[in-house]
Amino acid sequence: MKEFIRVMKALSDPTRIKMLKILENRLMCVCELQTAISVAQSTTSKHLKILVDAGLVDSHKDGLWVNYTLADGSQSPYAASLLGNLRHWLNDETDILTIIATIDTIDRFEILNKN
Amino acid sequence: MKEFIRVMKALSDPTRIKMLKILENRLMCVCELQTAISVAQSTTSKHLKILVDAGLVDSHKDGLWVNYTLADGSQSPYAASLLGNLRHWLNDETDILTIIATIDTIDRFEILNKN
DNA sequence: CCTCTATATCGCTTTTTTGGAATATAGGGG
DNA sequence: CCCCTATATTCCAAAAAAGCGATATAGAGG
Repeated sequence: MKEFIRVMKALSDPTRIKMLKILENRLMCVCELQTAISVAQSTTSKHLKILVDAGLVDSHKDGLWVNYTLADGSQSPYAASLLGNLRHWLNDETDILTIIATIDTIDRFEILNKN
Repeated sequence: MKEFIRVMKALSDPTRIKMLKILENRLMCVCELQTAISVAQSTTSKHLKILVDAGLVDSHKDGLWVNYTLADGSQSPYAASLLGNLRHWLNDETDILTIIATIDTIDRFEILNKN
């Protein structure tokens, strides 16, 4: 039950759903996701932790960066099933479309230069 | 997005999940559900409202009683899909099994006599 | 070793959610 | 009409979640 509730709670927040919809398109590091969804770095990091704990997202260190990807679903059947559904869901939402339209222009090295 | 979030939020609470798993077995009025899951009447009523608003549950008045059933899913594709999944999920949870084992003995007219 | 940078964690505040007692509402039966 | 009962709603208090700034950590590079 706890595992199920953890997945549902993770999916109950619009910011986290946006993150997942972005990661359907490509791998991102924290600073890229932060830019894409316009929230503070600490907030981005915390949301990602919730997604990882639910088995919805995987993280891989690459030097200083941490790359986040959609999970393969092996950690949780609930996560696996919902990730599958989510691919077909919310693709026409204005919110999501707007964000997805910008992700090709987001690059960690450019973000680096701006700070 | 709002509709999706509403469904996920509705599914993020153990008490509401128990209610849904009970309703997979049979129709119940508020006082029967209240007895089955052991919470206050106002709490039961409030949870049911959340489930109805998410399109997961339907209510039908019958005199003084209000009967609740699983929704047919026509109000929300998200609800429809999740209700389908839920039928296969959590059936081995001790929590749920214990409650399901008691529901045959719960009857609105008996509850009536006890109060 | 020292510094610089990307990310994680902490501390705090605001908002949301949950639960129950008390009250309001709606409908049945005398 | 009046009372009685099942459910809904309101009003609080307690707990959980979400946001951000500040700080800690880990690792790259001189």
